[in-house]
Amino acid sequence: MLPSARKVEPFVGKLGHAISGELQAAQERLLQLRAQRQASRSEAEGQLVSLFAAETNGERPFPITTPITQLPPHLGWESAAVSRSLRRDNVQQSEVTYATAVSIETAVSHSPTLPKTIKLYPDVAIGLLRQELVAAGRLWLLLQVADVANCGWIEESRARELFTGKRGDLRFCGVRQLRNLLAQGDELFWARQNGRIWLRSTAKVAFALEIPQLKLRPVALPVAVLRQKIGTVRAHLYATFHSSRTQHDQAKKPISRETVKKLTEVNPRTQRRYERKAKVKRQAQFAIGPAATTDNLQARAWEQGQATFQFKDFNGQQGPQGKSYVAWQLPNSYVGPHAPQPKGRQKRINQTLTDLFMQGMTGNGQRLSVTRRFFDNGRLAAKSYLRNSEQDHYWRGRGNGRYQLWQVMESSNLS
DNA sequence: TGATTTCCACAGTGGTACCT
DNA sequence: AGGTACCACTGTGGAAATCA
Repeated sequence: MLPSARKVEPFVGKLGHAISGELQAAQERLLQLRAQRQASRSEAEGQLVSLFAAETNGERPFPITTPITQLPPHLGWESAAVSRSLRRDNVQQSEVTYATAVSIETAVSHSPTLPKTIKLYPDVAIGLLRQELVAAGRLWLLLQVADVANCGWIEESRARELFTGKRGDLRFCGVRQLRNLLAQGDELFWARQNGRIWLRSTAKVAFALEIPQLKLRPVALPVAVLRQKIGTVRAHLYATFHSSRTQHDQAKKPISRETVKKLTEVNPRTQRRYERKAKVKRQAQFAIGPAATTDNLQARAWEQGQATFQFKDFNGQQGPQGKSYVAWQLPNSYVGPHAPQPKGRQKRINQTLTDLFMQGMTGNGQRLSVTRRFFDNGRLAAKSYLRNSEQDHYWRGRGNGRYQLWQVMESSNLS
């Protein structure tokens, strides 16, 4: 167990005082609802995004298309098509199961089904990994899923049915383990009061996880993933980092394993394991330098150690066919398996976070400066190069499916 | 100042069984 | 419900060999 995991404890104590009780919680929730309502229109549009085809290696595949999530139940269900498709997906689920959960502000006729995905902020996901709170954190996420009515609490009995019951739609553990988890995450992820589990807000949880700000945009995590083995859950939590960074297939910026490690505290060795499990796509990148003369090769080799090799241009991508160039491998770029989500309440959560950290006086938001090395075109690269010629600058060149070639503007260290 | 794989060894934990 | 013990499995890092 890492020492950092233990640090969570004192925070829990502070939490109670830092926030003025249920009032603020309630208010927050109202704001959330309002914000969601506003965001919902745009959300509904960008929802259907492909996940990589799930292979059948014994793991449950998750749905290729992700139906609408996170919508307040009183929106959108007028659409017959949507409702129908949702129902079809979930035949067994009767309204009986949810009869208890429905009733906030607007008269909701019924809440249709559990969402198929959940909005997750990668910063939070990484925080869970870092603090070794994945087991309890997963329950927190599933509780959010179960809270269809978005009222902020779940009946404990219902939770037990859903999560442990034979027919439970979100079954993922036994009764016993559920108790353990509930005890484990008490006060941090939720608070229990007369038979109800009151969910803590994202902001408060982020605070407890020592996350100063949510920087990455949220992604859609399939609920099905949350019901799989803890290792798979871990892998996906990690993968949200990459999913969040891949906006369009254009902007696949390379990032080195070392940088990923700095940002996530996941070691390269583990990164690969997670990526395999969560089906993060990787693409190798190569820099193409000058023609492969002995001098050039030596100069580069001197600078980079063993990393250089000769690239033979069979296809004539760079110039005459068959010509050789000095080449070296660059950091990979990645495409995560999760659909990006609108930022939604992110700004507001960050405001709350700032407040919380101010009150707690624990603002040790050490920022990692990562200087940029990769650019979409030569103009931008040159511009940056003028400011800092200490390091190589790369800009996007040709590429085929398997890898991407980059043009290089070599650092002035290289004589 | 790249990436990948495989093999090995170890510690810690998730989840359960069996108690009271 | 909760305490405790137990075990298989998971997560992890190092090293070495190799690739492009």
